[in-house]
Amino acid sequence: MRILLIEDEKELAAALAVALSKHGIVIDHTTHLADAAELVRQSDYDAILLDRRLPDGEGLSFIPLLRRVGRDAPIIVLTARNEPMERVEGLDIGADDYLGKPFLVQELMARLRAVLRRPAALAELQINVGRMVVDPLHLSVKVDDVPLDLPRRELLVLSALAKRRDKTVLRSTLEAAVYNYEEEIQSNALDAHISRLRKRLSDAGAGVSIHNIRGVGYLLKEE
Amino acid sequence: MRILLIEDEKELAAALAVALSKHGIVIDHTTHLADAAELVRQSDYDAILLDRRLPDGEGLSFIPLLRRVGRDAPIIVLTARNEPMERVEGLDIGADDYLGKPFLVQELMARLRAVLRRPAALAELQINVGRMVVDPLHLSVKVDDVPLDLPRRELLVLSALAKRRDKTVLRSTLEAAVYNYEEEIQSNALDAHISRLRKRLSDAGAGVSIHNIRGVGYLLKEE
DNA sequence: GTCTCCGTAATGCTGCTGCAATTTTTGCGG
DNA sequence: CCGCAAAAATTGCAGCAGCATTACGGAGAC
Repeated sequence: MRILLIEDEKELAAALAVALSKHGIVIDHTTHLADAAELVRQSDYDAILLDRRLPDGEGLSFIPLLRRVGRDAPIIVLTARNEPMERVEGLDIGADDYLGKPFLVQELMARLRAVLRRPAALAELQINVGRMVVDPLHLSVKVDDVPLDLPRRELLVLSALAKRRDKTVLRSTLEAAVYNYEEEIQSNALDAHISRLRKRLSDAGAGVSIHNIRGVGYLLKEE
Repeated sequence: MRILLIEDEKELAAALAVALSKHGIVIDHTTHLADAAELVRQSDYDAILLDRRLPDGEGLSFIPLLRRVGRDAPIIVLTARNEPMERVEGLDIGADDYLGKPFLVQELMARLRAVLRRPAALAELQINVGRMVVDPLHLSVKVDDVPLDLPRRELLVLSALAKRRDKTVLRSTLEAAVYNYEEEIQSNALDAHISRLRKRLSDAGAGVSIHNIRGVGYLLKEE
């Protein structure tokens, strides 16, 4: 669990960091909106705790900014500005919850849990071929719902093929999917991977086959 | 938009009905939990407003009941019982928000909107794998219903794995789940955690195993 | 103090992976 | 239909990257 805390009161921040870390939460802390924007670009947080009064502006202004970048982590506003109408303002600008200072850490935790129970709907890209399901994002392959673990390079080849199922994938495309610039290859390493991959897939009864298009590349399809 | 209001104060209920209807919300109102259970069976509400003190019992008890039937409509508790620890209790039993009486209708509306913005599906509160139950939000693990206490970092690793059971979890994802920027790690700390975790799980007879996908990451599955 | 957690590093080992040699397949021209 | 050359498939092998395990010591909790 990874949380971004945007809060300029150092003591409160430190106390929260300690308290939340006991609950197994990893906190990144910053005091300025500008830094927060940068941090958010770099990693994907499970939740964001946001103060309103910050050295470089009103915390709430961060919310639309965040959403516009496509981040949907839940946001809890922590602030001394706790009049009912201020709460309405915060919630309507897009906060998921609003908690007035001072507060019990226990209540913050409970509100965090409440907000985290509802997962960000992330587009799950899964490719079904034959009896096989390939998930290139999670780098996982299942056959008949049982996980199949493949060596890294074979996994890369397979997922490159699966992304373009029933279409020819150029040999050069496959090489690019498996090797980066530094590691040039000399021999028929790719062919070898294909060969071993075929064997593993057929052993597992994946219900797919890898065809070769002579001089061009390969193609994955159901058998 | 259709909402179920479970509230025994007639005047408040009537006022709410009027207020919300101006926002185009349809309210079904009942004063008893028993009736509420019946109503929920019949229609699918977008949200539920729940009082705690009700003629036939504690309102909170309705929440697990509802979830068990597979309804995931967001629930906002409206109540005069507004001590911090009472709020914690309500949220942790599964409410999505908790609003003390008296309140402004505007704030209720704002909280409703906040809650309705969130994706509909509820995350699994608890993950069952093998003989083990993992609760990533509370960070607790049980084997055959007896609590198993694990060191914090091992717990974090385990819950990151459990959230994606049967899927590969990237090494980098695991690292991010356990460490923040300040605490970079140099060595094979993660490997060591995995190793110790394996031992503890097997000692406890958890009925799961952690597989390694060479060059990619790890994967938790039943054995 | 005593205990557990946790990062580090040393050790041993597994099996991935690149290579090359050999065999098989494919497409083409005679 | 056959023969040939180029492309692809297969497989053994050796090197080594990545992983598992464990011991040790520091740090912090109680």
